Amino acid sequence: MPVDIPSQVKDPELLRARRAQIVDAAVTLFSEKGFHKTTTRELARASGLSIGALYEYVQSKEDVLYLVCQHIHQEVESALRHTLSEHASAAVRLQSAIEGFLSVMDDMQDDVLLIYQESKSLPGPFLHEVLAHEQRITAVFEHLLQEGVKDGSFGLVPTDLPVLAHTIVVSGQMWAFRRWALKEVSFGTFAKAQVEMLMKAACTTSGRGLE
Amino acid sequence: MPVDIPSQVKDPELLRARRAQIVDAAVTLFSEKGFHKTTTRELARASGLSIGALYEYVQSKEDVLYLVCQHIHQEVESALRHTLSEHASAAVRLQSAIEGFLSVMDDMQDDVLLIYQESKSLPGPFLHEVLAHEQRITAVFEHLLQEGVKDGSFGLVPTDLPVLAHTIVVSGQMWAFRRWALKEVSFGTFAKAQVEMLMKAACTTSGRGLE
Amino acid sequence: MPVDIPSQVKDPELLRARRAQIVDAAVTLFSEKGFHKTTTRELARASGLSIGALYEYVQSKEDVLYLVCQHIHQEVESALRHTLSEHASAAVRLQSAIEGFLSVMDDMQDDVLLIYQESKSLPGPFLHEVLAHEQRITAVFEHLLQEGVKDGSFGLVPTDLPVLAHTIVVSGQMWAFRRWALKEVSFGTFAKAQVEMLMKAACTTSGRGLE
Amino acid sequence: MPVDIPSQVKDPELLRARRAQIVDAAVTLFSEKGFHKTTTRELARASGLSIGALYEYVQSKEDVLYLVCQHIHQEVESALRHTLSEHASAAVRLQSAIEGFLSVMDDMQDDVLLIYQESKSLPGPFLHEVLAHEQRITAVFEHLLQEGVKDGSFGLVPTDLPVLAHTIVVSGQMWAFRRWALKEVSFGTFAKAQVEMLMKAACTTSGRGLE
DNA sequence: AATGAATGAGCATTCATTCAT
DNA sequence: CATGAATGAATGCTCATTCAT
Repeated sequence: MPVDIPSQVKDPELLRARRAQIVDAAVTLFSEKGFHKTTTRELARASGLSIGALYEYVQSKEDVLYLVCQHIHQEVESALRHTLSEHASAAVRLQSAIEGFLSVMDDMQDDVLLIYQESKSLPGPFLHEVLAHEQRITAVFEHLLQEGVKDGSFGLVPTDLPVLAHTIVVSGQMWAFRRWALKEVSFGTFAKAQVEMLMKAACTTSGRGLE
Repeated sequence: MPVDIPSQVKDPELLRARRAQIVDAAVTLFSEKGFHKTTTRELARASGLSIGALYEYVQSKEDVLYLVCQHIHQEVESALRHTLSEHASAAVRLQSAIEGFLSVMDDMQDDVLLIYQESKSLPGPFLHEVLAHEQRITAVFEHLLQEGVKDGSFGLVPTDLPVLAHTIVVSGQMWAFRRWALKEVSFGTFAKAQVEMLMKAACTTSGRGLE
Repeated sequence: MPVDIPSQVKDPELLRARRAQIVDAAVTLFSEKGFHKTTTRELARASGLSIGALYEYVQSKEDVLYLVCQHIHQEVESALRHTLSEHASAAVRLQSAIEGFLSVMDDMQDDVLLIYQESKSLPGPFLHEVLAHEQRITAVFEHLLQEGVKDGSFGLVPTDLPVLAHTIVVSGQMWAFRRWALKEVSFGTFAKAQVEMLMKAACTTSGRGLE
Repeated sequence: MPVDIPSQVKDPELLRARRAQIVDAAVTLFSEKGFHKTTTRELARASGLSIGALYEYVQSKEDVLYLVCQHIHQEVESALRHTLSEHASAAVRLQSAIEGFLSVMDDMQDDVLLIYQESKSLPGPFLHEVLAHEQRITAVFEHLLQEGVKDGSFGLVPTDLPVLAHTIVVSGQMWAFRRWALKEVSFGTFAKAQVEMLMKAACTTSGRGLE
C-alpha cells in the first residue's frame, strides 16, 4: 500500500538506515520551520549527508515529506494498536482505545501538527496514501464501534459509525493543533472530557438532542 | 484589533473595493493551488490588476493571505452571530448556535479548509491576530455554555468550558477538513450526530465514562 | 551654458519657485540617502508636491540631480566670487581667494560631498555641464595665478597653471570628502596648512624638490 | 581586518580563483557602467559563471563591490610598499614614496576612480573597512613624515602630519578623478608639480603664507 | 556510493514615469 | 495646473535538482 520510493542505492539495509537519518532530521526541521522554508541543503546537513547523497536515497523534497508522514503515521498506528486491550466488553475496549489514542496524541503533538500543516504539500499519489493511512487509523475505531453495535453495547446506526470514528480521531488531534488555545488546560482534564463525551456518543440509545 | 495594512492609495472607498477584488481572487487561487504555489502575478491577473497596482493595495504576498483569513473569519463570525437566537432556554440557544455554526461550516467548506492549511504561513503578528479571531469565535460558545451553567441547564465545571467550546468549533471545522473521508455521509447525518454528541456533553451531569 | 530643462508649466516665476522647493528637498534627501536610494515619491513628498506635479516641473529624476548640482555650484561660485578682493598684490588676492574658498567648502561640506558622490549618475550632457561649471570655478584660480605670473609674483610655467588651480580646488574639496579622516583636525589647522602649501607652490621660483 | 565574506564553496583554492574571475569582470563592468547599472546577470556572464554559481561565491551584489574595492586597495598598497626605498634621508624616502604613489595612481586610474565613485554604495561595515584601508595607505605617508620630523628634516607640528599625509594621497588620486580636466597635462608635468609642492610643504620651516 | 559545484527557471518586489480625471 | 492610481519592465536572489569527478 505505501507508495514505493525508488533509490539508486542497492543495499536495502543501508537504504533503511539512511532514510531513518533523513526522516529524523526532517521531522525536526519541518516542525521548526515548515516544509517550504526548509531547504534541501539544510535537510542534507542535518541528516549528516551531502546533497548528492541525499538524492541517492530520495528523488525529491516531496519524497522526504512523504517519508516523514508515513513514519509518523506508522508510529501513531503501532502505538495505538499496542493500547488495544483484550477486554470482553466492547465499551471497555473502546474506551481504553480512545484513552490510549489521546495519550499517543499527547506524546506526539509536534508530529501530529506537522502532518496537519504540511500534508497538503504532498503530490497527489502521496497525499492519497497518507489519507489512506489516516483512514486506516480511523478504521480501528470504526471496528471497535461496529463490534459494540453487534453485541448491543452501542446503539448506533451504520451511517454514524464513520462519523463517530472520525470524530474520535479529530478529538485527539485537536489536542495538537489547538495547543495554542488549550495551554491552560491539563491533558488529564482534556482527556477526561473527550473520553466522556465520546463514550456517551457511542452508547447513545435513541434521544437526539432536543428534537 | 485587526492588524492594519498600510496602502499607498488614499481613497478609502477604492481601497476597500480593490482589496475586495484581491481577496476574492486570492480565496479562489489559494484554495485551488495553495498559498505557496500561487504567484503574485497570478494574484494580480486574477484580481484584474497589474502587479504594480496590486502592490499599491498590499505590501506583500503575506498581507494578502492575512486579508483572506480575516475576511473569512469575519464572514464566519457574522454568520454565526446571526444564528444566535433569543430563546429563553440556554440549551435551546446552544443547540441552535451549534446547528447554525455547522451550517456555516458546510457553506464555507473551502474557506475553512484554506485557513486550516495556510494560516501557518502567516508572519507572527498576523498569525496571532488570526488565532485571536478564532478564539473570539470559540468564545461565542463558551459564553453560551457559561449561561447554561449559571441557570443550571449544564452540569459543567469551569475548566470544561473552554475544552467543550473548542470541541464544538473543531467538530464543525472537521466537516471541512475531513471532507475527503466523509464524502459518503450527508451533511444532515453528520450534523445530527455532532449536535447530539455535543449537547449531551454540555448537559452532562456527573458520570464520567467507565471509571 | 546651463542645460535647459523643459517644463509643462508656463509661468516662469512659479517654475522658479517650485524648482527651488524641489532642489531644497532633493539636497537633503540625496545627502542623507544618496541619489539612487531616494525615490521620486519621497522627492515629491519632501517638496510638498504630488508626483504628478513634480513631473510638471522636471522631466526625470536625473533632471533633479542636475538642478541640484547646478544650484550647489552656483552657490559655491557666487560665494567664491564674493571673497575676491581688490588688493593690489596678486599674492594677497590669491591667498584671500583660497582662504575664502576653503571657508565656503567648510560651510558647504554636505553639498560638496553630494556633487562628488552623485554627479557620476548624471546623463552625459548634464555631466558635461557640471564639469564645465567645476572648470569655471577652477578658472577663477587659474586667472589669479596668471595675473601673478604676469606681474612676476609667481614663478610658474604655463602648464603649471591648470594643475595648481585644480590642486587648489581639490585641496578645498577634500575637507568635505575626507571629513571621515579629518574629524580630529580643526578647520583652522587644516586651512592654514593648505594655504601655506598652496601659496608656496604658487610662489615657487625654481628649485624642484630633490632633483 | 578585512571583512569575511562567507561562501557555500568549500575548496579554498577554487574560491580564490573564482572570486578573482568575479573581481576582474566586476572591475571592468563597474568602471564602464557603474555599480548600480550593472546587473548581477551581467556580472555572472562576464565572470564566466551562471547566476547560481555567482551566488555560491558571494552573498550579494554589494559583496562584489567590496571585493573589488578590497582588491584595488590591496594592489595600491602593495605597489606603494614596493616603492618604499631604504635611503638614509627621510626627505629622499618621502619623495620617492610620493613619486611611486603618483605612478601607481597613474597606472590604476580607472580603479581609483571606481573606488571614488562607488564606495558610497557599500553597506556600513564594508565601507568602514574600505575607509580603514584608505587610512592604512595614508598612514604610510604619515610614518614617513614622522620620521622626518624626528630626525629634523621636516619642520612640522604634530597636527600637520595627518593633514599633509591625506593631502599627499588626495594629490595623487586627483590625477584619476580630475582626468577630465587634466587631459592636456602630461603625467610628468603633473607629478613634478605635485612632488615639488608636497616636498616643500613637508620641509616647511616657519613662515606661514602672508600672515 | 559519495561529493559538492553548477545550473537556471522562477519569484517577490520596486519604482520611474504616464495619463485620465 | 494638480492629483494620484496605474503600469510593467527590470532586478536581486533562491533553491531544487543534476552530474562530472
